[in-house]
Amino acid sequence: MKRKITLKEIAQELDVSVSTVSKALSGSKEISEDTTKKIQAFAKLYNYKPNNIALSLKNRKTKTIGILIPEIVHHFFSTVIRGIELVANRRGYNVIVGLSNESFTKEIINMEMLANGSIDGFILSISKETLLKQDYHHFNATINQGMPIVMFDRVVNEVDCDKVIVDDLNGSVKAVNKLIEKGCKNIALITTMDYVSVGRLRTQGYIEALEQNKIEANSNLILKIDDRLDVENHLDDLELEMEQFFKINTIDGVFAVNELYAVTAMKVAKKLGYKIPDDIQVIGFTDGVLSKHASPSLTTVSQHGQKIGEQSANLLIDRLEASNTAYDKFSSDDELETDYIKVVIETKIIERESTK
Amino acid sequence: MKRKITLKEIAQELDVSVSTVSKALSGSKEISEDTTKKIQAFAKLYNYKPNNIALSLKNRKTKTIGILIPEIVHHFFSTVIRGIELVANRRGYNVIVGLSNESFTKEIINMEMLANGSIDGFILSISKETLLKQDYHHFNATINQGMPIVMFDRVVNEVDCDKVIVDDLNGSVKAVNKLIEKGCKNIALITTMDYVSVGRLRTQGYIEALEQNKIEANSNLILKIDDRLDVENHLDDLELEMEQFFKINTIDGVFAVNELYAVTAMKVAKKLGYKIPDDIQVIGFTDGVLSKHASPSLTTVSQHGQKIGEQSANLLIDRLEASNTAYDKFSSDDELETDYIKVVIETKIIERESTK
DNA sequence: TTGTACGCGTTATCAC
DNA sequence: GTGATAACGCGTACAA
Repeated sequence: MKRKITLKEIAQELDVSVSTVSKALSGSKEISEDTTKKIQAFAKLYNYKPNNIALSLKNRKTKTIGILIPEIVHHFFSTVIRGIELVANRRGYNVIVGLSNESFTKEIINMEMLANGSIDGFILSISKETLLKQDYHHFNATINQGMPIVMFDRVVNEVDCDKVIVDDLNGSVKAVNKLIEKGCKNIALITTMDYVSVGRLRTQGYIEALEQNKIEANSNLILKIDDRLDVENHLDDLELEMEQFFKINTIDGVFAVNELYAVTAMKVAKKLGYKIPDDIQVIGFTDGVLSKHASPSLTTVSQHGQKIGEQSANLLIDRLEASNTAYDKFSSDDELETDYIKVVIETKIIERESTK
Repeated sequence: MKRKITLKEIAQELDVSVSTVSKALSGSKEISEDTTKKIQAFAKLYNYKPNNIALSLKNRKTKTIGILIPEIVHHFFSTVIRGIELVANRRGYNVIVGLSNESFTKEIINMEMLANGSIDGFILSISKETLLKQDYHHFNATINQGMPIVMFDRVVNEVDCDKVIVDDLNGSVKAVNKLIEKGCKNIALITTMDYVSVGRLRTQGYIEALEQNKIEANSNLILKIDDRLDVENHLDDLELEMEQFFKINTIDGVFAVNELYAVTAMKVAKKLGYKIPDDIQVIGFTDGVLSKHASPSLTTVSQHGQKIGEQSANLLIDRLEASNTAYDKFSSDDELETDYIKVVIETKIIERESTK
């Protein structure tokens, strides 16, 4: 096994100095054509590649982006990663992934692990527990250390950084309007507890849409589901809760804040004898695999996860590369009055079989 | 903004030498209690954390694992990542993710990017294009450089390394036996082209199960789907192909090598007026989200992606840490006659509504 | 045209 | 008990 070869070894072998080798390989014309050729040939033969770690140490940048998300087995998040990876790779960056598993502590541990030199900046979405605690000191601490952060989807005003979000409010308004347009009179909302910001915004959108159409919101038609515990293990509870909900209310339209709730609602409704979309029409937020293959397939508000990822990565890398050059110009700290950008990704309604 | 503080800065500030600081922080009792306390207090105050990159350079190990998979927006793969991340984190490793997007070239580029010092070892699953080309030189080259690889799921005999696979063959046999047991006489197989090894093995399992039961395999009942192109865009084609298939054959059982094929088959069958599971029973390989929420929900052969990830990570880290110590004992290359391990993860049939 | 010296941040070794 | 030095691998300003 031939271990990776280093500049020094090439230098010894060819009886020149390390810097000569370095220069020759970078094509510097300080070096004579002869030696350059000789060195390049040798390097190619032994498949020389500069050591990334040494470069990182020298340049004080790793060309690596840290992603920190609550969960990876989740269509939306994996789509975002795909988007990040796509542009990161195109722009010469690697991607390192940490999972908070919705835990405050794991989020902090992961951030500290990565912030100690392993990465140049973060792209992250806040864990539920952190949102509940409303403790954001670790984000601010990281930013204060000079490490840029881009937040997506689950963002928070208390942290000053670039953000990429979907127009949750607007998307919900559009969805509910669509249901009204299609003739629904009694539209139910199935949502999460308010501490998840996107849940709150989508709920707000529901209410605004009703107001716009002079329909009085009926609190009985709003089902708030507590998903603080692992949803997977509570599927039956979920169905039971929805079954109750459908039984005691008159409903001809459902807007659910995520795919799972929407699909489960359809399942329960069908079980109770309703026809979809004839008796009840359903729209869900999030466009995942379930929606596409459910029967009937589900009309959704598409979130464009990949686009979110791409935007986030571009934002982060732009800032990383801007700060390089800016740093040379002013070495003062004055240029800290940075204006942070908030990008809003438009949602789109994808009509399928669950609406008329 | 207070940038990260270094040993040197602490040393200057406290008017001691760098090495004193280093020792004090690592609790060496070479240093007097007084200075130790003083230094530790100062370090804590300024939140000193050693720079990972510098440590990596010095120790010649990064404590980082590279994952290279064909696709991340895929329930199975993201489950595997979750498993890897879980044990990696527990054992003090980070995880860096590369996506080949099923492309041979991107696989190579990604490997080269990561192999230059960024990681200590790979966990990967081979891209379809690579399997087609049967060109595995980049894997062997990496291994020869002394970087260990663990392959999972899509593995290949031509590369000598640790492997973690599911018992595709056995799992398929079990699935088809289950269908036979439940009374199916004409069992169809919906599979991929043979170049994907798991497709081939699952096909083989189908045939073996039939043989075990003295049923003659009928090649008309085998539908091989060419998914070389992006499946997403060919959903309609897929359905059309299956519709044809169902029309010209008598079928009362279906075994599909993946979730999508299984769910699509159910959809087509229902459309053609068949009742599931009364007229046709269906089992799919892979336990993903679709199966659980399809209606009727799908009986599957569960792959335990997370367990695969955990096993892979343990295998890799074991080898990484073994080679450390071994390297001190024999610095000779003789210990290269390593025996590689092949772990087989047992599958389990999860019965749901698509079988009687 | 080529080589020397230095620094990135750390730790281990050896000298004082 | 403390400090100086070397080394990990690289690039570059400067000296020869």
